Amino acid sequence: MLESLRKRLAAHLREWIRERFDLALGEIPIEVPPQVEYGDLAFPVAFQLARKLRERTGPRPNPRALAEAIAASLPPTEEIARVEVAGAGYINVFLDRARLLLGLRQPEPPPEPSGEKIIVEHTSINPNKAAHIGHLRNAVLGDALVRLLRHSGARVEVHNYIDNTGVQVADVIVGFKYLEKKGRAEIEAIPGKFDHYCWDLYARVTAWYDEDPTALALRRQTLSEIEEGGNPTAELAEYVSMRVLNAQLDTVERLGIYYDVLPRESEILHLKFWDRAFELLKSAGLVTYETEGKNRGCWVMRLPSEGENSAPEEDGKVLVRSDGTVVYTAKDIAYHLWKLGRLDVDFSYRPFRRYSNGHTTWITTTEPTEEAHPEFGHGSAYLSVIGSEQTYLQKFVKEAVRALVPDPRVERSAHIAYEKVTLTPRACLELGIELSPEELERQQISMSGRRGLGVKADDLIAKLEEKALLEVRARHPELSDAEARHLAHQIAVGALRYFLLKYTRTTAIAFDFAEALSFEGETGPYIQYAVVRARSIFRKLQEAEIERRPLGPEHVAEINRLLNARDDLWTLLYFAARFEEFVRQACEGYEPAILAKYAFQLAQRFNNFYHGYHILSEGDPLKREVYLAITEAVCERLVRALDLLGIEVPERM
RNA sequence: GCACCCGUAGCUCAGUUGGAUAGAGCGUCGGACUACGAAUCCGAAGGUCGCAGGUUCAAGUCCUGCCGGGUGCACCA
Repeated sequence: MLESLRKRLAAHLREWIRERFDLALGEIPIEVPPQVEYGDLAFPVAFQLARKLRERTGPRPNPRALAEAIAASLPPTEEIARVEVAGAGYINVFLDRARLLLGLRQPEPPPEPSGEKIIVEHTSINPNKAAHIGHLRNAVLGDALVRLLRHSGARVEVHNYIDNTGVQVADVIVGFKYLEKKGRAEIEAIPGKFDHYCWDLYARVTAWYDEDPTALALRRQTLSEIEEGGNPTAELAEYVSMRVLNAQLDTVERLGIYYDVLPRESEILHLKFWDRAFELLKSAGLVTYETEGKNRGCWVMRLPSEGENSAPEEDGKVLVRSDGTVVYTAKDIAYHLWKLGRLDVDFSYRPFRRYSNGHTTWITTTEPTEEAHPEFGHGSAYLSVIGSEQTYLQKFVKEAVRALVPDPRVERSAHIAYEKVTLTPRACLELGIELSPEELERQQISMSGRRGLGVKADDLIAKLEEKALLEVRARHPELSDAEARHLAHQIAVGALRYFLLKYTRTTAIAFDFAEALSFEGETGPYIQYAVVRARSIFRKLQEAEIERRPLGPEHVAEINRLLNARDDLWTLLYFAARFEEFVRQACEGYEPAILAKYAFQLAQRFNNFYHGYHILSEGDPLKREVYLAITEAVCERLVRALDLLGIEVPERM
């Protein structure tokens, strides 16, 4: 309801200024004043207007006088108590506190379906090793975006791109075949977490290459066997990569993350996606065949020069190597063209995993299958959650797509870049990883799958669950083992997801065990706990059979007497009411951290209220009802915010 | 060398398209459990917003230069 009020006020001001001054302002900025004394909404529009008028007519009008005139133009409505002009020309709007409280109890209207289908690609871990916390940041970020977009009314299709033909997979195969000399049957018999096994093997293979560079020949040979297909090596690679993929999906399932479809690079290759994209690029004149220079024999794409003075010597990006094979960026261009339905080829699909919640994840295949599948692709836009180190390459991909898909869908598509999770030297020591003297000097150390250097996602989740279980058992010894574990799991996921989402995307997370394992302070469990306590008030209320006195419009004057005297109650209520505003900001900026911070602050303010007011023992029925209404409004928004972050609220904590 | 990201309290980070007195968490010190759950709350100490200019009624926020850190600039992905 606040969002619609803001829209109405902004529209009114724009219209009024347009009529009065014949001036078209773009966005009307709306602020929330820093102090409750300044009101609830502030319009600094008079400053902006004064400036525009000076530009046009010369003398600068007094912003204060303009503000007075603008303020007087606002039509009176039930929701607004009064309007004041303050300072040099702020227009401050004071809301009717009781009306807002009553209005908050109405459920928000569901967003209108936009009819758009947004394709979100995230996770995309090479299927040759276990996921580490850096991969988890990607998955958790992507999943939160999916939830936010769905909340705002979009249809979302979730992709997890599987690079099953790259060198990383080849490296593990080299490890099995030549380092361990294992046959297919032995590999299949490896027990336990297969992705963890491959994690170690991958690191050993990398170390082997360093020791004996001649072993690199095995990698080349293995890679070409995999790309060729139809031989035992390719079959082994298929087995290994799919088994690792399943293990990775087990890991993210622990966090409640699912995908609609798993497009595989092998199908991009075998189903001629690239051939088709290549034709389009060639006929659009975007790629050129180099006949001399260092890229001789390659097909190269150059970014369209942005100005006439850009360097003519740009190297461009090789898309097709001189041996005719295709680089990753080229395959990505083909994939993205397919996402927008621009390639007139399609994958075949088969179900890959069916989950107990009824969800089915499909995977691409070369052979058509009988089973009917949903329509994939043909998106209205795509979002790719990919590390910011790939920004340069993603620019090439977007430019290529932009040149071949001449419609606004490309402009709404984006590379969602995020910084990596790095390890502090202390975290490395705790992991038992040996560092070189110069690494010890550094503030942060990058995780590296090649070196086997990193915190495995499963291990961190296990540690969190273990710690949460101890806390739950200490507080609720009466619970069964299954119940206690369920609660511990929800708390662990809350801690982990919040930890990964509280940082903005541009911040490199310096991973620290103590911080990641904390359940106190700015953490997921802190917010969960606030909800659990709020809910227990309502449980106690029912048990005590206290008679309720429903609030209605007839109480407006009374409620206002209370709320106008108590700014602390009002600021809590008002902050809860601003939920949709923060959701919108998080959605528009693809920045779940905005919502995470909001949820924490709301929980913090609620805890403050909780300590200052004893609700159940309040003797005045009207006051008690107001306290309960505030608690309900806060609780409901906390639950929804957590849900958008992928965090559940435990029954007890 | 060029491009992108970052530099805010001892540490880790927020700071909404430029707005009114720069905020949290952790850590430190001191307090609050015979009332709705202490995974909580209250209080204190802690800041030349990397440096220097510029634009503006208004700059942590925008522009330029410099310093410091990260990432990328492959016929890897």
